Amino acid sequence: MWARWFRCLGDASRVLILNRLALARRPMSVGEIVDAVDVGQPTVSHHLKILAEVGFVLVERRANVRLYRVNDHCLEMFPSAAELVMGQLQRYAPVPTECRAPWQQAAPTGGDGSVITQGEAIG
Amino acid sequence: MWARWFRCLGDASRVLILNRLALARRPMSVGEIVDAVDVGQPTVSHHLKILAEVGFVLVERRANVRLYRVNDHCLEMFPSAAELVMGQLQRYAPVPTECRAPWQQAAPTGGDGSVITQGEAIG
DNA sequence: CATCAATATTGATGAATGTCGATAGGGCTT
DNA sequence: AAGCCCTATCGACATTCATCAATATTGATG
Repeated sequence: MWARWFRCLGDASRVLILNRLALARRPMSVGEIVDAVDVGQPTVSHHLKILAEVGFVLVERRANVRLYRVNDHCLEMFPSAAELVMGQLQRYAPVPTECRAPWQQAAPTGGDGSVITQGEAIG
Repeated sequence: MWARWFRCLGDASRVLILNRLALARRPMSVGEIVDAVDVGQPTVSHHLKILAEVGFVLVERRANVRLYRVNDHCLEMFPSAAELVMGQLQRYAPVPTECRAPWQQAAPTGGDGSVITQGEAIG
């Protein structure tokens, strides 16, 4: 789960897309993104799907066009994610609701709250 | 470069190793880590190598044993990394020296300091 | 209804990667 | 020196994944 979250940023094209999206500070259509990242349109769609599944971007369907934008609240998750992985933070610390993935909403499983189980680490 | 940094955390075994290492709060030998993560010793060595190359862990050779420990300063990099990717931070903001990867020491390449070029994103 | 534009999906392909067994290298101990 | 531990490296294998070309889908417009 954590690994999946990080692996989502482990691809150059996705980092690029995210950066372009953040710099634009406005929703962008797929076509605009395609023009900005030097890979084909199917590939961009593929990456956007992955980014959306993990929650890094949000989609809005408007007519023929699909507008993607960065989920700003995800920025706030990075310190928590880091400290959680590093075992220096209570688990399930409050984070913005929009940013909570399914596996973050589960109840604590016991322990001191910082041990990551094998199942939790796997994407 | 950024993608490589994140991809390093994009594997469940590596997240697990990092977590175990952080929880121990002391250097661990490879053997101890192997006992803690349910994959073979060669695989653990492989992952430790990757973690060390990116700078997440530090190594110390003591006699027969190799002691690995978390590079604590890397914790402080996460917020910067996130904001850089998201384009909301000046590039090359001061970070602890130990945590600087080669690509962080380069001089700014121009622009407003938040545009990630294709070359920079690639691992 | 036919057509066009924008986006998603499918299928295929080549590259990267995680894993293991086997082996090699280095440093103790007897 | 011989043997034993600990760790790294090598070779192989299966899997995942990024990418593209081609096609399907969806919505607007004539």
